[in-house]
Amino acid sequence: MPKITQRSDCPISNSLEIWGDKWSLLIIRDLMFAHKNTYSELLQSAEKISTNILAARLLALEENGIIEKLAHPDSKAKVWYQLTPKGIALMPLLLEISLWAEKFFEVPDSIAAVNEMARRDRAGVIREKSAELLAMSSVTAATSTPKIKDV
Amino acid sequence: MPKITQRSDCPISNSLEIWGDKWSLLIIRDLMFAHKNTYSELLQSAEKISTNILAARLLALEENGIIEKLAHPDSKAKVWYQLTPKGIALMPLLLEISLWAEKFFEVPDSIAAVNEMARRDRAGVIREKSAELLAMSSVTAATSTPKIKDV
DNA sequence: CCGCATCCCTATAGATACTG
DNA sequence: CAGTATCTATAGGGATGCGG
Repeated sequence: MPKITQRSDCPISNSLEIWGDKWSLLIIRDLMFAHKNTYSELLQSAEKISTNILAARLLALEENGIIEKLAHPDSKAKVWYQLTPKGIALMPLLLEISLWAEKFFEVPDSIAAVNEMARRDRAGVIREKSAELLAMSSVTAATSTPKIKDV
Repeated sequence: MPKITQRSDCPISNSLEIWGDKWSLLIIRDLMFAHKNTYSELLQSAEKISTNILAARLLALEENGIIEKLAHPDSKAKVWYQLTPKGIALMPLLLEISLWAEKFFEVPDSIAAVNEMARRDRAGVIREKSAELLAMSSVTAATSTPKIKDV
């Protein structure tokens, strides 16, 4: 049940309602490529997101089915965030952003290497990395974390 | 000369600094696919952008080299906005958004048709449509519209 | 410690009315 | 037509609190 308010029936508009801000895709990036899965790890990205914003975005992404909250497999005190299939499906989009940016900005060598792989075998990169994320997902089981429903 | 303040050297972050909000990509969409090229046309999209936001976004997009302001070929009173090659290069991204959205939202038939074309011959669709936009660009000549530089 | 919630304050987004 | 001016609402930064 998406929490977005539809401005129109345009798919681009509806997508932007979910992740069209300066932070959501960075959180998704960290969950997707940086092997970050806890709140404190997500707090420590280079862009220095503040804690209230991170909390707000995680909630919104969860309500829109992009991520899910699970019990951390190792620590009872921690929470495990991971992408849902809907979130993993954003991978082509993130790769496309990275490819676009590389044409007009300087990018770190590590990222340029991934871009080069994507240019060579785009479908393959997406398939493998998606499978990897899906495999990780199956290790943990969903908690009964209460979700805020529409009032 | 990009007006963005770099939060990091991540290409995704830097991209979001330019068009990571709820409106910029919709303006780009209208310039790219809806054959809109004037301020008043851009004002009339289904999502009902307000005039100050449109003005602010157009300025930011211009400062970041995504669009350019030209003299309208037909009317002295009008302004002609169009995508630069840098802006046209965002087309794969917009298509990818549309394809993602179609998996999870209902989309209008007209858009589903374009998506189907993109799935069948992605590179071809991008090549043809980009060429069309570039061809349109060459008809007009740049005005001497003063651009705001860094103070 | 971990994962937030809350408060305070500032900056930016956004709606509406108006103008050269 | 193509924007400003004005005002209000929300986003966001930073510090701190607080239950588990």
